[in-house]
Amino acid sequence: MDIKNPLYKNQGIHVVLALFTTENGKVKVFLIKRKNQPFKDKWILVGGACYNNEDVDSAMKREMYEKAGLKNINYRMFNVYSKPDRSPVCRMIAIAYIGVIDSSRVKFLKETTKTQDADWFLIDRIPNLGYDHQEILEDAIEYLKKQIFDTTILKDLFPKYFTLPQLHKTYESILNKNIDRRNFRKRLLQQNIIIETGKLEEIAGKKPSKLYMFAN
Amino acid sequence: MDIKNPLYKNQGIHVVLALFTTENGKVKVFLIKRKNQPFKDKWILVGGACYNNEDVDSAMKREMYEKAGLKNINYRMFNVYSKPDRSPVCRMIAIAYIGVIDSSRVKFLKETTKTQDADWFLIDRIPNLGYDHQEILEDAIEYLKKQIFDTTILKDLFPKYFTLPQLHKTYESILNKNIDRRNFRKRLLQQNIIIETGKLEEIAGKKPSKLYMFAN
DNA sequence: ACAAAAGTGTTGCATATACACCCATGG
DNA sequence: CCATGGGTGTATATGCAACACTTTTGT
Repeated sequence: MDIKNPLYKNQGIHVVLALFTTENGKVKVFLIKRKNQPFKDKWILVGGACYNNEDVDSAMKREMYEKAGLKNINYRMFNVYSKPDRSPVCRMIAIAYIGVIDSSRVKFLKETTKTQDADWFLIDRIPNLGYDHQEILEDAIEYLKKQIFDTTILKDLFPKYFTLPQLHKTYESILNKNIDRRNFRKRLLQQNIIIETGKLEEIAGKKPSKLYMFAN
Repeated sequence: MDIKNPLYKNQGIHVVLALFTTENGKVKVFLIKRKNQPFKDKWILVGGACYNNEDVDSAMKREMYEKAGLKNINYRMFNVYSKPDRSPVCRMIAIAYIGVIDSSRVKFLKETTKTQDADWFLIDRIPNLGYDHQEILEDAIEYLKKQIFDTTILKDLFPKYFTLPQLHKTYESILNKNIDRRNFRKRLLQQNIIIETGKLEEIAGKKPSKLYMFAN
């Protein structure tokens, strides 16, 4: 059935993903560069329309594949953006997601039908973003900081087995502050975020680290 | 500009509110009875379309006034529902809110252009609801239980000054379990949910209670 | 003086923080 | 044998849970 009431006709439901990784101990976010209007030649977070036959989670998955060639990304919704003028085209709300992956283990597309470029950006060197994506990105960073001690949100940032020093550096760079190594280990173990595997690192120039895995 | 792509044409953005109160120590939720199809004669949570010139918060406010005559309600978003078939009319997502008020201090409309009845229902005596509102309501109750010890979500359930025994009974009825009075007081004070006012209850058939107020 | 309801304080346990020393490996 | 980096344990402070007696007021 067609919606005719001009009060709520031509509304769009968009999904948008703040996808993070770390490289050399620095947090980066994945951005794409638009090919078309609006915001032609602007960098933005990956996103797009939710189709009528999809729920928003599925739309996010599809968009990620179409606009960046990335599959099997895990993410979680964290907010909704709905200012009437946030898109110049038509009324459009955004369901915002957050995800974290290991950039070295995925290959993304530099160009698609709708994008002319794509890349990882240091979060303190972000270009001017289109739409309200600046605000969404800031909120996502906030959210990420809150989640790392309560959830396994960083699960896909590491291989199945990883060492505690690796994880420790990552936490310090996300939170941008020093954390005591000993308390860090105890805290993550006790809250069942990570699990000891009994294995040891093989290659090492020093004492081999224990290998851990994420719970869940 | 008109959206023409059939993949994402005719999408609706709805807002929906799980509004709670307590009466005689029992938790109730506010429901309205629909006058028209779809779900004619069914009870549902208050909600409706978000217009093009509104953000979702404003839409929620307006809908609450139009469908129930209620103004100045505070609420917070807690989830999004987007299964493609959740509305039989067209593709429609719901931004879900939660709110808590004192039913004795507001007057609602029993009938409006779109509703034929409205009332407070005990949460363990809920009729079959239209749409997916059963699920939304269950999630809202979950959310409420999680929030009461961390936020002032119950602020509008009480007058400006209230006694601790009043609050205590309310918590017990929301959580559906007994809570130690002494620990309860200490916990809420320490977490800055409530503040001592120095005042005492005036009318009392026994030892007068201290009066507290919510923080924020 | 007693019944009814409100107030308060102490102890133990669990969780978080602060902090310093030992161990394994490679050169 | 030493430099590097990884592992561990203890002591203190803070937050939560369990628990019983005292105070005020009206009758």
